[in-house]
Amino acid sequence: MDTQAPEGISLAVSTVIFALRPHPVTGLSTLWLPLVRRTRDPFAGKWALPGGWVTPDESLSDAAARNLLETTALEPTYLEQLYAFGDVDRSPDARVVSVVYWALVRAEEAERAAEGDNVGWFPADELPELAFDHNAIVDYALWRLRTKMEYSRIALAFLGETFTLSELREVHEAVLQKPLDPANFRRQVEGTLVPTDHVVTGGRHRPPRLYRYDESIELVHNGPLAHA
Amino acid sequence: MDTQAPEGISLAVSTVIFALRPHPVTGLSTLWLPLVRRTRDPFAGKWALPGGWVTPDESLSDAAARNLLETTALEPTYLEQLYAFGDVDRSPDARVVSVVYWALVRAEEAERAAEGDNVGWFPADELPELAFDHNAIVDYALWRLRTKMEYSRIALAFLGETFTLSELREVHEAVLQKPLDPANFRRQVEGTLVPTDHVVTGGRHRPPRLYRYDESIELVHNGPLAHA
DNA sequence: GAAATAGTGTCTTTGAGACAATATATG
DNA sequence: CATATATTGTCTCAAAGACACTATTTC
Repeated sequence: MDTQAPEGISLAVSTVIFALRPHPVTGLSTLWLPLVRRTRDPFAGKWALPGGWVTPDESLSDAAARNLLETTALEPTYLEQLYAFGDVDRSPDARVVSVVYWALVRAEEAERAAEGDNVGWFPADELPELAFDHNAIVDYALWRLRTKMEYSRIALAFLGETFTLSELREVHEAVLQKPLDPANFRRQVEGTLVPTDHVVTGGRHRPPRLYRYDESIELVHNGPLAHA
Repeated sequence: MDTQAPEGISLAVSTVIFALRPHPVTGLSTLWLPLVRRTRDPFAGKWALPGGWVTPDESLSDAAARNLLETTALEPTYLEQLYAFGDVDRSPDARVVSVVYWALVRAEEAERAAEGDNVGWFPADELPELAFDHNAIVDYALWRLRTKMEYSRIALAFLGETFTLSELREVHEAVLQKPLDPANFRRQVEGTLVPTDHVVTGGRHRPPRLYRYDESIELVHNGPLAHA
């Protein structure tokens, strides 16, 4: 390995941010993500993933978190590296390697997100044609989220401090796009949660118990990579 | 996202290469990996993962494959991106982001690998202190390999065109470091393999059948990322 | 035939999933 | 009490694992 690194490659970070919102047609809870409208070429006018350059004094995950805050004003509850995309021709007239992260934000957090001319929210499965290779990147992020939902406790990142089992189940149903049996779902997750002394009254039915997540069990198992 | 990317960050690729060889003490098949001795500072004299800079005209995976061939003369049967490491202080006096790949090579291929003053093979679980954050990187690669071995057919990348079920089982045992029941193992993999008409004679026991891997089933499920 | 591994059969346990039944709130 | 969801109970099925048993080669 030579001492001199060749010039000519720019390093960027982008983030695929997921939040749950009601679908405009069906009303069911579904995955949405915020996109940023590009103001310059290439792909001026097109929607793209929020992102930016990495500065020399910040780590990759710091750069992702900073960009995310600057462009969408969002602070995610979960942030994980997705993949480094580095095909030669993925950006016209430039060589850009993008380290892409994916993030989950709570519904409340997503509410107060900046939405203006330059930021828009879209259902994750009904995206327009995006700039660069960003459609493919979102597809991969969706696959990772759905895969991980089946074997980890990542769903909790969409919820607040306490929640009912119905709320947790609805998160799973929204992400996996299929109904889950309430009885069986309960048994699968019950051991990983801590029941509180509170229930939610007000519905015209038996009030559900509130649960808290067990901090002694980590959300995801990323092996020796404890951080992000 | 600004038009100008800040300078000052170098982009490198490194690869964690795994091969199976007999353990020098126990004689059992175990994981080994080739390391390169550094000839310059920082960490001159230390062992490090093979790697180098990414040039503007090659993709990340191309860069990984090229570097691997140049430094160790190896051509892997499997190559997958592991993670992008980008902490600010991971390289002294420089800012280097490394996109790390991991690779599997067959025993025969590993045989003819360059081994000299600058390349050495080590048992994966008994490494010396490496340059940079490479010990942590190897730990993560080992975790990924072992995790993936349990739910994919990645073990086949260690073997040739045809193989016996014992050979396949030995690969699993070597990587997972635990004995597996031959009868149960057979049932788990049988459906994903194609039996040939040949058996291996010569041992002082019933000759085992040779199998071929079923090309219609992909080695690993990486979702929308078909390539590497 | 003895030894050694290949390969088959079977039993137990575990977890997922389908679905019935009971519990407890509101209106 | 009707309704709606919460919660519990039970049955079936499939996969994993332990382990006994049979098969076929070489020496």
